[in-house]
Amino acid sequence: MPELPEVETVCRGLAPILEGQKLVRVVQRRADLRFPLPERFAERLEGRRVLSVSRRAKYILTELDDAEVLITHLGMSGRMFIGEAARPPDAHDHVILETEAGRAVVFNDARRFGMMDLVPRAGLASHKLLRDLGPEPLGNAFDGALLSARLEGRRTPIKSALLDQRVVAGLGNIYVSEALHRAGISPRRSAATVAGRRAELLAPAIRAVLEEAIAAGGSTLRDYVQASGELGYFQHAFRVYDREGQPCPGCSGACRIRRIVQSGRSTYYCPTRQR
DNA sequence: AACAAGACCTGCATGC
DNA sequence: TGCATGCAGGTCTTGT
Repeated sequence: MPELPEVETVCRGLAPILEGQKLVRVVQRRADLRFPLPERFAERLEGRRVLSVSRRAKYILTELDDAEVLITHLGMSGRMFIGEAARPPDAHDHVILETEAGRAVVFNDARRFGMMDLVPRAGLASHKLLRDLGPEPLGNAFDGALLSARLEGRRTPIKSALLDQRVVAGLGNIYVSEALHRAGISPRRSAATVAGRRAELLAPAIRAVLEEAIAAGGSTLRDYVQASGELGYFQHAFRVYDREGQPCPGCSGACRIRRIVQSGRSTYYCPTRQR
């Protein structure tokens, strides 16, 4: 489920709980998520102090005091909860980190498309999961020219291109539809034809959509924590996503949001506004 | 090399 | 009610 804004909000919720804290106990309740967890995973984490929690694309990077980094991806259904260490475990609670302050961070993932790895800090950027990632859409360097260069020569629809994490890192199925709607670009248009002038519209649209979503999380959730203890998810109003047949908020007329399938995934758009 | 399709896994809504 | 079907906000792997 989570895309960049949700992962960012999870990170902001995790940071005050974990940063500076020693992990006094780590419980691993499954041998594998999407991939097998590393050997002696829990033992290697126990006794480590967390230096920082940050994000790259949709990955959560938890830097530890022994020059290692815990890489976490939430997949489609991964969720983080904070609570008391004694929280009764749910069937899909897979990893529990307990801090010296008595807080527990619970990684829960019903579908187990999520992943965790524990790797040396040196060479992190060349890790298999991270090395091919494209630019951060909220980074300073991300603009129309950079996006244009990434789209150059691609024949696939712009919708599919934006889902490719090598083009831009962090977008997912919801925010791609939202950004294309905001930019007035048809999701069916070949990516190559967006390179150039249209990329100058699309890059700021991507940035705005993501920033607004993060801001919504910040204003909705106190300390980025829900009453349930879950981190980082929040109600957010989408303009087109999952709104098939409803009026387009960008048009005054009778046009309706349409749903199509591209590369096996739903796309929502306004055929009038998006060309 | 680029692209589409298949695979992974569980839960939920829908319809018969 | 039970059961089948299709769908879900991701991404790695496989095949064309």
